[in-house]
Amino acid sequence: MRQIKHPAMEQVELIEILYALADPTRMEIVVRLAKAGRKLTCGELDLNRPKSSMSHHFKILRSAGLVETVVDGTEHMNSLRLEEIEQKYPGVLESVLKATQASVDPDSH
Amino acid sequence: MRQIKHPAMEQVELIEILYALADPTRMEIVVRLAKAGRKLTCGELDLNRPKSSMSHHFKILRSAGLVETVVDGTEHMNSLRLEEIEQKYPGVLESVLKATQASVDPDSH
DNA sequence: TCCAATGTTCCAATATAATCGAACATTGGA
DNA sequence: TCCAATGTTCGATTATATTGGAACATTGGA
Repeated sequence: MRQIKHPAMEQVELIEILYALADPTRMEIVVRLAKAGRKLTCGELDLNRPKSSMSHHFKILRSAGLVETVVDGTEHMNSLRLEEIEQKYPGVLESVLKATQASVDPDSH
Repeated sequence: MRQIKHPAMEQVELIEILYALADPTRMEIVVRLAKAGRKLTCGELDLNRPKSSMSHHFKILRSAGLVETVVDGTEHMNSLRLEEIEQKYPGVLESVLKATQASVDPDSH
C-alpha cells in the first residue's frame, strides 16, 4: 500500500466522529495531534501499548475522518483533519478539544 | 424510588457524554428532547423498541449527565441538561445538535 | 542483497454493550 | 382494594470492540 485511503468529508458521519472520540486512547491521540500542530508519527504518539493496538485505534480515527495519515518512507505521518471537520461540523471538534483542557485545568470552569 | 438520582455536573465526564451520544438511538432521544424544548415522557420518546431497551438507553443518558428525569406519578418526564452542560463544556452539545441538522439538511453544508 | 525500522494485518481471546422478555415497583384511579 | 399504566430491574443471549502476539509488507540504508 503506497498511500492510505481516507474517507471524503461527504461520507464522514457525525456519530462516527463521536464514537471515535469516546475512547480514552483515541481521544489522547487526537488531543496530542491538536497540541502538536504538526504531523506526528505513530511512534511519537505511542501510548505504551502494542503496535497492533495502536494501529487498530488509528484505523478507527481514520475511518471516522478525524485523522489523515501520509506514508513517508517507513513512517506514517498523522495529522488532524481539523479544518475539514470544522467546515462540515462547525464547533464540534473545536469545542471538544477545548473541553478536554477544561477537564484538566480546574480553574477554567 | 421516589425520584431518580443524577450525577452532579462536577462528575460529568466529557468522554461519557461523547460515548452516550455515539449511539443512534440515544442521539435520536437527545435530538428530540432538544427540539421539543419541553419535558417528554419515555412513552413520547418511544422508538419502536421494547421498554427495557429504551430504559437501558435512558439510564446511560442520565449517568452521562445528558438527561434529567423527574418522576411524575407513573410517568417519567425527561429533559436535556443543556444549560448545565453548556456551562461546563461550552459549545459541545450545541454544536453537535447543530451538526445533526446539517446531516439531515443537504443545503446547510 | 540483506537487514533493521515502522506499521499493518490476521487471528484468537477477552471484555464490554445492546437487546429484549419476564418479573417487579410505584402510582393513581375505579 | 384491585387494577391498569408507566418504567425499571434482572438475567440470558447476541453482537460488537478491545487487546496483543505473530506474521507480514514496505521502505531506506549498509
